[in-house]
Amino acid sequence: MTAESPSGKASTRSKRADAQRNQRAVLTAAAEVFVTSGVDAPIRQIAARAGVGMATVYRHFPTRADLVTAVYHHQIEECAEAGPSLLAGADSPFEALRQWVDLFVDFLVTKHGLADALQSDSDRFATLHTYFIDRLLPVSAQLLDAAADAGAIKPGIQPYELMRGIGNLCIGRDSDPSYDPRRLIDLLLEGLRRPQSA
Amino acid sequence: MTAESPSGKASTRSKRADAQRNQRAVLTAAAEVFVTSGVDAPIRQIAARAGVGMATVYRHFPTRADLVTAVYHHQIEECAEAGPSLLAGADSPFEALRQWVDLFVDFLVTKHGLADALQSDSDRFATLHTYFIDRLLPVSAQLLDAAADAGAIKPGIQPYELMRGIGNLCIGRDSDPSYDPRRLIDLLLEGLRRPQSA
DNA sequence: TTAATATCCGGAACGTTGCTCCGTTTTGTC
DNA sequence: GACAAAACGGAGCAACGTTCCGGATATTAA
Repeated sequence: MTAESPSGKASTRSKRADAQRNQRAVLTAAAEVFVTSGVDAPIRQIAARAGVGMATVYRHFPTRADLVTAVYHHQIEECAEAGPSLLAGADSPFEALRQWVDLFVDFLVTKHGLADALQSDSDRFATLHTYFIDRLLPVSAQLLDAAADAGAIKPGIQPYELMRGIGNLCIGRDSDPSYDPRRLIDLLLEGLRRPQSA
Repeated sequence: MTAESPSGKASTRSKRADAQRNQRAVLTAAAEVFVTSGVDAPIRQIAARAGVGMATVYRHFPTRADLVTAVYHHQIEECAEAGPSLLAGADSPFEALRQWVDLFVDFLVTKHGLADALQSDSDRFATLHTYFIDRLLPVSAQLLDAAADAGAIKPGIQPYELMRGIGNLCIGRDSDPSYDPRRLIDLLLEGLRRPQSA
């Protein structure tokens, strides 16, 4: 993303200055509101905090998923990029898989309602779901393949299933502090493991 | 004002006849609507189908969870009662656990949005969650204990975790036909299993 | 049967939220 | 400064949850 200065119409037709300013204000406000009210917070609230009208929010981010995606874009990328480097650095492919899953869970669990939104049956978050899949599924596939090649896990598990399962298990952690998704996810990974004997 | 039963009708003395009639109509309508629109269907829709006003629905079932609970009461009971009998009839405690989990998943998966509602972070369904826990958690605890006593599973897994995990994994199956929670739940159970060697 | 009253009913009404529409304002350019 | 395009803001509409209250109904007493 090249940040071109308003002076001089550079490569691409840049947006108007006020539009850019507002877009950033909305993004900042959304990030703040998401922390306190979750990704389901009313658009009105975000608009108010950003000091803009609701239409401005919708203009820059047509769907809620677009807004959420924009807010967390960076962290999703980080998670995606962590896959290959973990694979290169870990003691075993399975260990890399485990570590990556841990990263992914960390990400989901620290964003209020994000896991919930990801699997929401409403299609309000469809594009968010799609983005997650597009970006992270190949990473998980690579990790799974590596582990399978090393004979560490049973074959047959689909990357989508793994992502889905992890996402699902992270749902609702916000409202129930006694629930720790990690324990179950560990069990899931354990179930994935190929018995050393066989 | 006396709650004592005077003379006359024996069984149902408390409510007026029309109230009973309406309550049943609401229950029937809700059951029908849930099938097509899920447990999140608008109260208005249920009221309309029952041919009553909205206040009547709220009068008989103050919260949505009460309505859902009433509709599925029977099936929840069946699921609860299946636990001990499966334990008595199965080849092993672990097999009983597996079969019971299968029953539970069947139940969740065939009710649109029920799994979603169960773990919903909103407290609109809090009492439903409570009812499930009250009724089914002891059953799963019994099954887990039996399996643990037989040395078939690792110790340390909490019944609540199992219920929660299964419920979570069933979320969103409605909107994604390519997602089969059973495969992941099988993995979970597999991960629970104690290695035969150790 | 009729009258009295506790009970119950229905839908209007209010608050919240998602999303759109359109008159107005701002910005960039000449 | 003038002009057109771009962007803005909030009123407005629809859907939903939930409550309120005047009116209808069932039950009991006389």
